[in-house]
Amino acid sequence: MAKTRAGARDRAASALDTLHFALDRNSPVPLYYQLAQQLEAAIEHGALAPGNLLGNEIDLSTRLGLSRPTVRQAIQSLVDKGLLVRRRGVGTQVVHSQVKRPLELSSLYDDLEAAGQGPTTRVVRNETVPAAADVAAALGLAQGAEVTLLERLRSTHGQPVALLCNYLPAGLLELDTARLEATGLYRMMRAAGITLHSARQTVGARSATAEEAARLDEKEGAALLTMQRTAYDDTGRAVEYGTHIYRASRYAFDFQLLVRT
Amino acid sequence: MAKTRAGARDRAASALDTLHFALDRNSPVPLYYQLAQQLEAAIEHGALAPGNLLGNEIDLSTRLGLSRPTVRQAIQSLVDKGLLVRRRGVGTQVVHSQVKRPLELSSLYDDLEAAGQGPTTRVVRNETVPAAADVAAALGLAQGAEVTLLERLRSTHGQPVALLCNYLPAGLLELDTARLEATGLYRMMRAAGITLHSARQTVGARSATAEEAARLDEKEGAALLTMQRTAYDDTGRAVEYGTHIYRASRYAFDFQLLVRT
DNA sequence: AAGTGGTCTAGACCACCCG
DNA sequence: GGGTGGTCTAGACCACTTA
Repeated sequence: MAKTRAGARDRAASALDTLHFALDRNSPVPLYYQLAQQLEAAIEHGALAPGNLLGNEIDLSTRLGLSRPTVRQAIQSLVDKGLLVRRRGVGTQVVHSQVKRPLELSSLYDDLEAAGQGPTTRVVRNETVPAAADVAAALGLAQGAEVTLLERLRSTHGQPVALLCNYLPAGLLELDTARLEATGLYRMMRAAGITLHSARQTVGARSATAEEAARLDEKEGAALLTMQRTAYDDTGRAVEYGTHIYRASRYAFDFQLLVRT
Repeated sequence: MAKTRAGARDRAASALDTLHFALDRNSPVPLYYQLAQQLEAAIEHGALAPGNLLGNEIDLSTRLGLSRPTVRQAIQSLVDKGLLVRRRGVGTQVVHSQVKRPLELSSLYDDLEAAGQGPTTRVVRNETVPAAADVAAALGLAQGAEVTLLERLRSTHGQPVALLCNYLPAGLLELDTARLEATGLYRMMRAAGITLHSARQTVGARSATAEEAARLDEKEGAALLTMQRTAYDDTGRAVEYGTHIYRASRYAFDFQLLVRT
């Protein structure tokens, strides 16, 4: 009974039929990326509801004037983000709610996005010191080599949340204290041309020592979250090592993970 | 000065030249996947050392008798895994050590791989109960709906490490206690045809209550790691909610993350 | 049997990096 | 300017799901 425009095959209606996408072939932005962004936006604001089928890739590609591989590339990027699910013989569906907005790995995300309105960061120490054994091992340097020591106190709403202690190979980066407090460490590294590639983190817990308690406004023996991280750039060079402590009463790591199949 | 076989262009030697790959076109395993596996193995055992260039994709594809997109698909999968880095105008390199063996997100990994030699798991409770408010909210059920409550004590070397408390929608799965102890929860879910898609985790810390301390062989007030997780299948349905506590003195979450560019 | 995604091919042109 | 990866096309056949 469905009325379809001439030449269109009779098929189940797809929510995509009513959407139109604006693809600019003169843009430097790749076509697959333009499509992916617009699909993501449509999912984001509900034009494509959870469970909706996207309609088959062939139709979609002819309607958009793209080749199928290009459309597939766009869809695949959203599958990788966890927004879509493909089933052979069935179709491609918008994933059922919940998952959206895959909060990035916190802590790193936190650092990357620092300098938002909420949290403020005060640089307590910013100096060059010889590397202790653990620092040297983590950064792949000789013991005693010069490293930049960075100690920062992060607060929200005027209350301390975390004490961040970072080590970087000396000379890797110009670490201006004022810019650090305004911009965040990772953004400065990115601006300096360092492309982060991977990081390794260990999250644990222990009781606060008297000194830690005093600095974080906690009681001695209070539970603290601890995190150690070594970050590498895309050449495999260790560019940062950090040992951080968080007030467990005011902070938790919250993250989403996708199960690779 | 380099002697090359007839017809080969004169170019920088690639470590790949001396390797040969066995591709079986009759195998049900996709060609790109066969190639990816063999490349990964070569990196793994050092035939391709960190920093080595892979040589350009065109040569590689002709040498292997594959099309360039197929070779690209293989390489891309290893880039996604963090084993290779591509640079336009330069080439594709093996990432400099360190990173290898991207330990999966622990905890989930831990559960997935449970039933290894080390850890043993004892099921303490396995029964059907009405869902409390927080459990109902996490699983997307009505309050009071029937859920399966699973309580397990995990130990290594005869020492308790964690107390795991899981809730699943009733009837989702046959949860035989003996199999649970031998196989692990996630493996049983997979065997039952449930394909995990994503999970959301929160990791925090707090001090042990007297009861928790007694069950985990800790002192009251000792620091504990806490983890809550909700897992979803690929239809977006919540299939598991868990609140877990770990002895901080014997356990830490250790994971690696790749920075998406 | 029909429809879907999964894989694969053989080309093409462009943007970027380097010497 | 020469080499690299990045993008894109227009087909093809296969495997799986559903009815």
